[in-house]
Amino acid sequence: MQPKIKDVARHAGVSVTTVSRVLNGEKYVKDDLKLKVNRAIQELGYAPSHIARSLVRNKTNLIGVIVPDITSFFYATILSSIEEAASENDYSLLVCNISEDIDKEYKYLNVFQEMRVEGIIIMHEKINEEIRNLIHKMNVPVIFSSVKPIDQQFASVIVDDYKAAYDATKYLIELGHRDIAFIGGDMRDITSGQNRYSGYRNALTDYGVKIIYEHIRFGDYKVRSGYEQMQELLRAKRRPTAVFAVSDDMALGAMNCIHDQGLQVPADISVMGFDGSQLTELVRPTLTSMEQPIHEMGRVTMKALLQHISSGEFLEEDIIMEHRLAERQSCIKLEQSE
Amino acid sequence: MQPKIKDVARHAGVSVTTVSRVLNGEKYVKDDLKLKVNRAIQELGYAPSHIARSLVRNKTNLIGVIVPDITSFFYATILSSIEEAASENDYSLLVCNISEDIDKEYKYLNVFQEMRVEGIIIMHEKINEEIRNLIHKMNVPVIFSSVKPIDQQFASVIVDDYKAAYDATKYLIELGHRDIAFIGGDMRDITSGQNRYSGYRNALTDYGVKIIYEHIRFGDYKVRSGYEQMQELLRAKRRPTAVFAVSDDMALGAMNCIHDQGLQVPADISVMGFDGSQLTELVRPTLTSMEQPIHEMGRVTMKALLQHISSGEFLEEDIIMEHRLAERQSCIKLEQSE
DNA sequence: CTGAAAGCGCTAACAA
DNA sequence: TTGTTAGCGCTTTCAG
Repeated sequence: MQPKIKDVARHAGVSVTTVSRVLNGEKYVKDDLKLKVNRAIQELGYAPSHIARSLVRNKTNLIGVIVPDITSFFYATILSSIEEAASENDYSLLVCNISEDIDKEYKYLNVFQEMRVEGIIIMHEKINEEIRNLIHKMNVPVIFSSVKPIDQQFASVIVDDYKAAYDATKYLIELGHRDIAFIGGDMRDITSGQNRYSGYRNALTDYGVKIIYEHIRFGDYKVRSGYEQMQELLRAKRRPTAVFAVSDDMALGAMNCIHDQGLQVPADISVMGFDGSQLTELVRPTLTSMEQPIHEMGRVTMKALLQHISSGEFLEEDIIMEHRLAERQSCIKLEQSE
Repeated sequence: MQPKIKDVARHAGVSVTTVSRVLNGEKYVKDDLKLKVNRAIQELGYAPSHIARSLVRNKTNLIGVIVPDITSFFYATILSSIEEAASENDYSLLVCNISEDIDKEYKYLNVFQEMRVEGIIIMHEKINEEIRNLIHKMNVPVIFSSVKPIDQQFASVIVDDYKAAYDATKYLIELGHRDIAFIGGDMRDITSGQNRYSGYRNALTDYGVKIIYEHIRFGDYKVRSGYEQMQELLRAKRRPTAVFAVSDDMALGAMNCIHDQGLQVPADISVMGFDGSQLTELVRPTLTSMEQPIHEMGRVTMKALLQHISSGEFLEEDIIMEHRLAERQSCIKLEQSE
């Protein structure tokens, strides 16, 4: 169907080797031949087969990416940043979106192996034993982006979750809040769940604020769970004056819940998010958030992975990105009227 | 590096042909050999090279997808639906995210050709002459999803934009609104811009509502432009009582603008969106929207494309999906107090 | 039922 | 400078 190198060669009246040479920009091809070949390529609309090239070069220029949920601002943004960096380096992305379906992850890792991707980026935190084994057997550079599964020896590109949560909590304390509720993330599969929780607790402790267990709840990083956990928090005997949710999505859920209960953000309750996704600017009031540099993180991840691929040197250490508190409208100084 | 079929054959003490046979689930292989081969595959962690297979089978199981902006709920949702359908049919996706960068589209189409993708899905409306030509030369099944570029002969999966906009406008009229502003989309590159505008105008005309040109503005489907156009609308001599924006993103921008000006949605101004993205449920007030079945559209697109691929029959006609008005909080009946 | 060998489209020695 | 040829890892006749 598609023209092949042989067709081009015949059309130009040269050997396939010559065509291959001009294709690969080698010197040692006389200009007139080069011209003829290029004309033939044009006329035939020839595009070299990546398949055949990969086979002989043993190089696919393919990166496999596993995203937990492409419809979330957070992951979508990182993905687009990864794609950008990949494209600049002449790599293409094989994207797998595993919404809830952990089997799909396994299946796709197999596809990745068959496709001989040169590297894999995982943004998913749910890694089970089976998957861990497969990854190891695959013997392909792997890097995690924005997540760090527990008990696993691959590098991650992440922020210092402990410190970020600590700083966020500290900020609320400095705003005068003492009843600071916490909506955390999963404590099992992912280190950030634990680290953010520790950061929250230690900040309270360090500043002499009493920890109220009734004010501590855990969700799954998604909007709905933020909403649900907030409902619970509003049932507490003592209503919190501020809520720190460890994802912008959960923070939005919390804001919506507060709104739906007839209360005001931030007048009645301040809300702090985590991530710094687009959401923060899209909602009203705008959401104060402990931001991760998500636009950068994708690029950094890709860069580290390509580095690993070309050098062959394992990336042992995590790459820690800077977090930054972005003040917006959803958190205010606590009125002393209380 | 990776084990090859030859290694498996040696390990199992059979010929490569036999290994190939069990790999492809052919009968005519004795059970004991089959067992040996499978064991060898296990022990070596062998995965057949998709590259080599593609070369000989002349089939890649790859689909190229071009998305204008992966960080938008609308496109992300369709993409995830496409991915789902692809995965179910053992196809993988090569994803290109062209944020603003039209050259990237051209570049990626070339990559797609080199990769010998079996089909291409385009969700981008900005198709220039160069790109149109390339697509034709590539001689690969192409289908547009959710957009229909003007002057192009490929099929699209879309809603009836004219009727959808007509129905949305009619709904506002029936709510008692007479000053219904319109924030349209691009009128040049894409048919929906024009069709939605016509639908709006004709609904007004049919119901005897005067068209106020000061109340008609055009954006680019994104949040920011909705905000900006709303600012202009609020400067109009006569303030509209309702706004119909032809994307949820622009509707959100409009809502935010209204909010930031100290006005209330829907008390002061009703806002109607278009698309039915997740956004509609995430904002407060929740957004009434003329919904496209975006979860379905991806699947339908993929299905039609695979149909085209396997049958070889060109898909000539557009596939029209049902639109549906989803009533939420952002539009209310106009008080007669006016 | 099983295996030997040709060939998919390309690159890379090796010759000329 | 150019061309011949041997694979890359697999499937698929064609024989046995």
